[in-house]
Amino acid sequence: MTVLHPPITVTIATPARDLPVESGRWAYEPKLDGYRVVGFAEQQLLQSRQGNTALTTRFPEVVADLTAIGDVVIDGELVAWRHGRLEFSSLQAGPTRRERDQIIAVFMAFDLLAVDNYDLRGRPYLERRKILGDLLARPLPHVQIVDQTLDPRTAREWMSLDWGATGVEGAVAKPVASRYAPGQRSGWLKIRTTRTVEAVVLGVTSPDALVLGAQDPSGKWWVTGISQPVPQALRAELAARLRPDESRLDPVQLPGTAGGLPGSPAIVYQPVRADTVVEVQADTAVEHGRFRHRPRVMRIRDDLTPDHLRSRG
DNA sequence: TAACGACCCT
DNA sequence: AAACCATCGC
DNA sequence: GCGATGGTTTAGGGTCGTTA
Repeated sequence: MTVLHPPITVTIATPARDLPVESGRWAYEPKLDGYRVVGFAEQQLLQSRQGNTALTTRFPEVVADLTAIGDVVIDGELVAWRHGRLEFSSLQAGPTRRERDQIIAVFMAFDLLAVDNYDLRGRPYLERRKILGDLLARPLPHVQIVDQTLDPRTAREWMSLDWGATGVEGAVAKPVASRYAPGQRSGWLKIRTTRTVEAVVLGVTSPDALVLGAQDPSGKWWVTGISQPVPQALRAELAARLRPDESRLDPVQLPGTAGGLPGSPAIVYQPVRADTVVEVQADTAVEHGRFRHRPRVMRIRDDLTPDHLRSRG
């Protein structure tokens, strides 16, 4: 029986802008787009970041492979393969739809927290990782090990848009000698791959975020996402530029609710004239033509109009 | 069978 | 998941 | 005065069991 039982508090990586490169101090892993999961082999449980074990019954094939490894507690990212890439939304499919749509769930392991009676969380990262590599030397269909490197040049490659298109969101840097600690205390850093994109402002939500949109070649509009709250320094400039849309003076409702929770308020925004282009910084998580994470508004592009964007594609 | 709320993930 | 805010420890 | 920490708010996407 292991010394660890759910729920345990997982390590959280702190967001950072650039890869740290002090020689010899850091190891790097690709940041995969999925669910954070801790797998308890002996107890046959999958624990989520919030501490729930409800995922266990949704991924029986992962639990079965995990059990085959032995009495281990493994931290990692649960991902879904479809059409040759990782697809976050496919993780929400149940076993039946996974079968029908040829979705393969894989638990990508990146840390070893316990083996048998030994709690390894106090051991240095590289030592835990070495034992994990030995245990997973033979890949299983539904449990595999995440790539790792000590070379920052390899980590930089993971931060390309090409990798982003396959479901790699960037890189995670981990101090080689650090112990596994709850929350942000382990010193892990996550560096997301980002790019700047232009978007048309279609509206404003009640706090301070922008509804972003684009046009297809035929001129039809769609909502590409909602931004982070607009930075203070930009608010006055934006307010002076945006004009109400006279044909739609009433608030418009978007599909869904805040937090996706039933009973939560609907997402409502005030439409504006679609004549303002902003530059936003977005990460690689794009699905169904929408930004899955809210982009950051960087500046107004006075030099561009929606027509420029449409003709440029 | 459809609608609804409870609960799950980021 | 990020931003924001209150609070705590130094 | 400042950083770490923890809770709340704002944004999405789903499955599943019960009930009407």
